[in-house]
Amino acid sequence: MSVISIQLSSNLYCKDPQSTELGKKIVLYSIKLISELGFEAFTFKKLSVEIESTEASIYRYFDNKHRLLVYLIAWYWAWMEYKIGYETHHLSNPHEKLDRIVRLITEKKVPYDTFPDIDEEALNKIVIAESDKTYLTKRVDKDNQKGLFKGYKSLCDHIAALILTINPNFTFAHALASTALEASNQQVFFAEHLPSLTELSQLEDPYSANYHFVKNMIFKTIDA
Amino acid sequence: MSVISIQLSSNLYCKDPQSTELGKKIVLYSIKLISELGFEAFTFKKLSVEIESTEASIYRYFDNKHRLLVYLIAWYWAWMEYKIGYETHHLSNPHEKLDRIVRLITEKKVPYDTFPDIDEEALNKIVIAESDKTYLTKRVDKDNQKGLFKGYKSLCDHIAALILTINPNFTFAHALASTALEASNQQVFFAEHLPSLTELSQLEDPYSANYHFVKNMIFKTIDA
DNA sequence: ATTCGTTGATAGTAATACTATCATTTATAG
DNA sequence: CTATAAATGATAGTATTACTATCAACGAAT
Repeated sequence: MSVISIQLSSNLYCKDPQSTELGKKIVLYSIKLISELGFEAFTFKKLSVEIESTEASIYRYFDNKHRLLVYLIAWYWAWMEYKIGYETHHLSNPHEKLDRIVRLITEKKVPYDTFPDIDEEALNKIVIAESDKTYLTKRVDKDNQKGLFKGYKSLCDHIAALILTINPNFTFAHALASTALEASNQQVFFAEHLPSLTELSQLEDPYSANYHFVKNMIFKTIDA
Repeated sequence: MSVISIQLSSNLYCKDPQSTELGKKIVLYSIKLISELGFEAFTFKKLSVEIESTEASIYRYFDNKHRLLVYLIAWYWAWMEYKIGYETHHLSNPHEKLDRIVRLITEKKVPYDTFPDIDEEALNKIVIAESDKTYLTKRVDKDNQKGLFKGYKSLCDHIAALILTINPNFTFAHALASTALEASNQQVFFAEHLPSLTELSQLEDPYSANYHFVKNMIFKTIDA
């Protein structure tokens, strides 16, 4: 039983999957299936077989599989914001804060006891391989208006604000923040599948290398 | 009639679309349709109606729509390599070369007379919104083995080599190159659809702002 | 005049992405 | 403990997608 839970905007679902057993099962097994099959090959039919339910029941929670993906990604970023708050609130130095955030974002995600319903490692795999697909669609403007990307944008804001504390004259705080967030995930994907696009795979610990790469890029760029 | 043409690996198609009229029409109108409808809503059926041909005929050129997308993106990067070679070969200073490359990659693409069959502006829109989907699939390793991403990797290599000429001690030349390439396109997408993730949309000329952002990020990061 | 390569026409299939309806089970409140 | 509502299951059906297969027609080269 988890003491805390990640509360998400009701626009992210039809019926709150955290409110019922079936809902939790949908989330749990969709993470498993999407990380195994990839988003394209994932279907509500396959999920319904896996959880021994029906397509119709799943549609009561999510309009379609794209919405389910958006929900999972939103959950991930809300979780990251929570972790970041928890692990940086005691730090007063913005430089240190930013450093810690970069570490949290780039570090390898291991199963976490706080949320027994969520396999954080599999979810991180989904974020790495599928999260760009949440906004790379023709619906992006509508989805954005509904606030479906609020979590990601707020994290980006958070980082941009820190950047501006460190160097108030830096013009591209948000651009750099979003670039760093995207790169953190992209580089892990490249290291595994397109290794000639990155040095990460050649280095002892790719996750630590990623941390150093992103940290170095941010701090050098803002001239801190 | 174009004097030059972009030659692409035969693994990118079943039958070379540049070898016939129908093939050229497929490429021409797929660029139009994908940029209008987005890749998900694009189908060979719709394309066959548009070009007054049949699905079966299109399948003779490309195994499926994913392969067609990979072909278009490969064409784009081959075209960029060509432009970069053309516009930098006379420069001897690596610093200047890299600067020019960043400008070429970030500048607004306008219809170009060299390739009457290609709407470079629409193709650039596709690159911005869809190119990540070429590799964010479960087939990525197979596709990579077939050399389908060679063009992108070679451009990344090219940039990384320049970075290392400028600073031979920089550890993450390829990582920075791929990050810069990805960011160049991503920031344009954000500026249009998720403007709170970037400053580009607030500035006079977003393309020029993008150029300054990426250039600044690269040169500061490598400590030049 | 024949043959080859290209395209068109047509048909068909399994899977996908839903929507709708109604029965059944489960929870909850009076 | 029963009535009622909410949640789920069972079933069916549809339009579209992503193909595959076959054969005819047409034009260009030999």
